[in-house]
Amino acid sequence: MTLSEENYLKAIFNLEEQTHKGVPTNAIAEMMETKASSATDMVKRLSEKDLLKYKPYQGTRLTPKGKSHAVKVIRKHRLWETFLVENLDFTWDEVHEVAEQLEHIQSDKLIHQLDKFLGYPKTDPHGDPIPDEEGNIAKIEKKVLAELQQEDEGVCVGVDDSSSAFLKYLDKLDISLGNKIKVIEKEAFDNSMVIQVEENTISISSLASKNIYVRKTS
Amino acid sequence: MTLSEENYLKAIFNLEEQTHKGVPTNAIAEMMETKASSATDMVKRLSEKDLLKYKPYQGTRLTPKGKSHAVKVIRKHRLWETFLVENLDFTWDEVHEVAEQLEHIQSDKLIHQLDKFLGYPKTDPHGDPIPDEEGNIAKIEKKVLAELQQEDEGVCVGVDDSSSAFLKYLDKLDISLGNKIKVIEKEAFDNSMVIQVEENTISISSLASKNIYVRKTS
DNA sequence: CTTAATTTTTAGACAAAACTAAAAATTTGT
DNA sequence: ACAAATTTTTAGTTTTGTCTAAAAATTAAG
Repeated sequence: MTLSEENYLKAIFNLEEQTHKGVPTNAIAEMMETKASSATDMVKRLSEKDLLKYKPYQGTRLTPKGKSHAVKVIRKHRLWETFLVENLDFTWDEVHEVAEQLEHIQSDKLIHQLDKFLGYPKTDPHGDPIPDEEGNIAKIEKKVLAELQQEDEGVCVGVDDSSSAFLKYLDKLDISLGNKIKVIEKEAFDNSMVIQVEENTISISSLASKNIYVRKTS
Repeated sequence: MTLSEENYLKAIFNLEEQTHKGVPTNAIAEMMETKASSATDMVKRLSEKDLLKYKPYQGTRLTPKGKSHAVKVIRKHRLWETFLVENLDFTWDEVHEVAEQLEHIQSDKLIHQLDKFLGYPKTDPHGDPIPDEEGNIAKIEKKVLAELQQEDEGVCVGVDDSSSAFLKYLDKLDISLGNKIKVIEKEAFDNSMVIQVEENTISISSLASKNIYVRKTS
């Protein structure tokens, strides 16, 4: 399994997770930042290795074999991200590109021991679940921030509205993926909230809190 | 800098260290377990990138630029080996092939932080010095155990033959890095030795004692 | 339902890194 | 010194993964 093949597999896995439909060639090409012709070539190759099923013009779906391999790569990626943040003082926005490299290291013992070293973490620094050795991925019930009650805590795991305006607004409030969020106060009148994001205490509108996903941690 | 280029650079560096002469194409090919024609091709490419000087039939020598790059790879290799043994319970003989992969990860921050995490170790698990951030490699005055005289004492700092078979043999004798070793008796007849390793007194052959490095302490 | 727009595939090329087979240069033996 | 052995280089192919340009299939629009 080459590096490139693994990256395609991972991309296709993620796309299939989102739509639960056959993944169009164009979508793969876009995710891989390459051309559709290259994606076609790769899909053919992966198909010959029984890692996915593919019919021209009908999109592709991973076979169990392909899925299992993709999940292994994701497991490695998330364990490495955890190591980088927990032990090497990386911040959430720095880990990705290094983990993209580390996820391709081949050694079962390495990843088993790393998992042990980290204390068998359930989620990575972004709140995403870390698949176990058998490839099982825990479903994390992400909720919209608006649903949390006073005193509840969670980790920011994503946004619903991903418009530039909204993301810029979040940047300004210093809310980003992986941030710990605690509900200090909930205003019944207009559903606005006072929340604590890492160190800062801020107030956000109902509209905003409906567009932020969190994984509850307490 | 591709993975393959880095591996050639490292191989050439090691060969040049051994002989301090221009490295023949055949020697490179042998070390890389490839054919001479492939080595010629690569040497030409590295030469165009100013990483080495090369004149047909005269052997190659790394330029300062090439040497500096090779040393960085060696630094990464040895830091990772240290991490694997110290933190992930790898044994001497298991680290090499994983470190061969990890040494190619590109991230200055990663390696700086890893060094810090490990407490700025001076040597790797085989007793070889870890180059510092500027590329300086400490000279370690290590002797082969076979050179010690009766009553001499030393600390095990490495091995010459790092084959899995030899390392396993050492494990069985409970000889490992950092162990205190004292020469109890030297047999002139076959150059075998009776030595005391920490608590245990054992006998080892001439062949074995020639492959163990020690730092003399008395 | 036929034309237009879009998506996907094919065909042909290229670069990296390897190989085989053979030619050329160098070194060695007598 | 000159033939033989060795080392090194060329030349031509192969594989992986990419690209561009163009053809083919599918979908959408009037």
